[in-house]
Amino acid sequence: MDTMSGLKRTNYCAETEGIGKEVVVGGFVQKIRDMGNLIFIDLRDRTGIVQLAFDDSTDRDIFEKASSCRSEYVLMAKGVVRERESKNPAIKTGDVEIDVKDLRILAKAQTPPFEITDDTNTNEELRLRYRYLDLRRSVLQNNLMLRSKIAKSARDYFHENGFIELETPMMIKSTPEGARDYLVPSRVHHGKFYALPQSPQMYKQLLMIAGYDRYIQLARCFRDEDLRADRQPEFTQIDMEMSFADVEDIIEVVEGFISRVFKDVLDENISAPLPRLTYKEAMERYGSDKPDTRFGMEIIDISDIVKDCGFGVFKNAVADGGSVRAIVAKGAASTLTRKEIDKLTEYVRGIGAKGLAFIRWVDDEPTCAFAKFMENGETEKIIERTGMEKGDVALFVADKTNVTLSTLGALRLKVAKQLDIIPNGWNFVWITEFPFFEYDEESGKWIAMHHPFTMPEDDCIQYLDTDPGKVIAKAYDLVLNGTELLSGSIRITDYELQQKMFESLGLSDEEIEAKFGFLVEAYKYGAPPHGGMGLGLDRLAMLMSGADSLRDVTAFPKVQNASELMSGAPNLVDEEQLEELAIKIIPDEN
RNA sequence: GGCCCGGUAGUUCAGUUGGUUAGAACGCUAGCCUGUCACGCUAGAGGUCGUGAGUUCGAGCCUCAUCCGGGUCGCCA
Repeated sequence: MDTMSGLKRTNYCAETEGIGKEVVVGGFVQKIRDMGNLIFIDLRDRTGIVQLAFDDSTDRDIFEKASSCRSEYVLMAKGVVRERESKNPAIKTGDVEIDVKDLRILAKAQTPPFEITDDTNTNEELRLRYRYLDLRRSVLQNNLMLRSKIAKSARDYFHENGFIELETPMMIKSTPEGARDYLVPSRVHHGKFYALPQSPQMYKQLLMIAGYDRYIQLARCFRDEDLRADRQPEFTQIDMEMSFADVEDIIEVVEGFISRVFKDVLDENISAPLPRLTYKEAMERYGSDKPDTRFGMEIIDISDIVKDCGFGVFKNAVADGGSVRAIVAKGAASTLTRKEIDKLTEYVRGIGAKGLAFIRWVDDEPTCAFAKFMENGETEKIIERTGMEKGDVALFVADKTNVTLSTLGALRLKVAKQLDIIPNGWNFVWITEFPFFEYDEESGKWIAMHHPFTMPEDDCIQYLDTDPGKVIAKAYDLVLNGTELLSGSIRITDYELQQKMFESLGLSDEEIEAKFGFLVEAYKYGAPPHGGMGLGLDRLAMLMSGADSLRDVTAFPKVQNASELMSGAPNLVDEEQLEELAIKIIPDEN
């Protein structure tokens, strides 16, 4: 094995240039093409590839060494840049090669369990077990470098706008509200636990009380909940809070950041102000509080047409206070066959709807199973209302309105994906005017949709006791292409109002004191009006890089059961460690 | 916790109605090759068919259980 003694890297591989210049490059062996008396080695680093050339003018020892190289060996090479005899337009450095004068094998490498290539289709499990090898692939390297650019852009933007970057603790008090906490046992305090933060929420509010009026942090957050493609248990938020700010002030700052980061990272122009929808509109039109607005297929209410019709399913849904609504898939009649619609029916049953009715218009006349119950021309009215034409399929759900909307919302996405009609683009939309409370059918209680420190709109505080359903929160989400990117709110700064909010949520004085005592106390000492937001850095990186999963923009991600395949975390620990922490493991029943 | 999909050489896959010695491509090893860049040519090694049990004269294929991975619903104030 060689050392790099006497060599200092002068160029990244893909930045090799200057015919006749002496350069030193370092990297991994991507590929060797050995012609006998002529050897080419593609050397790779995070910028790309450069070709090392060895021929009869090459020193014999160096030639032999080149010949002994294998995939993924770590090399450093010194040589002279020269023009290639035959160019390769496919790569950036395709016009040049390095006539190698000195070659060092800095590390040999076992044959990797899968080839390190851009277009790998090796299954993800194996790639995650050897994550450090997977991370050598340019796709992932580019994603992580893009992520780094986002982080830099965020710091630049917020620092330039007077924000102070502060760190809040990773080991904090557990407040079992919302998501489950990850717990960290205390050695010093037997039986007691720290929690890892789900967000720096309470601390950043305290920083406002402390007078740090513009705060920013790239904060690690932890939630012990099940994973999704766009949900990791450990993630990073661009966390922000500002004092003397109302909703419009926060939105203005965020829109400034969005424009900035898209310009910095992708050279895309996103012009503010970004579109807005109220929560109610979003639900009515898209059946979701995170609508994908890249395509139409909006939900159409036909309740008034069918409320007296002869089709029991429709009529009864309306009579029971629910509604009947539709989406129209344009030109889908050939794709959405009877069989496909049956699959969709099964799908909607799986997400809580009772069934799916449809009108499928293939030939001259539309096919519709429920038309025979319609005695007063309702079918024609429905066709007119939905605007459907020959070649289209209309899908109907009749249920309680929230079920109707959420089902059609999910169906809208599923059908659009199936028909492949979602165009590329950056479709942002603010969702505003969230309801403060959500009625929980099971417990029969009103529960907060956001955290309990969220400020209600000024003119609906009066309804707190009398009509909680009417209370609107000063909360806002920013949605990009159907993914919730950011969530935030204005906070309650009035001690009395905060107590009232806690009471409305059914918290006893003891509970308030035990969970939030320190925060409530702090608000007695003068808090400027403030609000803020947390923006999912991972999700932004995923969307900006075009990745399908957070795993593709996270260096060392967790898999669906929240374990990490490479290291094997979480793992069992020594008896001694447990004893010291006074923890006893109860064996699994099974 | 529920539902759906997947697991066969190192990798990606094929494997007919349950029937001989489980195949291909790439990769790997060795040899040849002076302009390759998906180099080419020749030869070779490489398999607990995820695991366990069952049915059968006989299981990669059928049944059950289980493990692992993915997607999703619940969950994520």
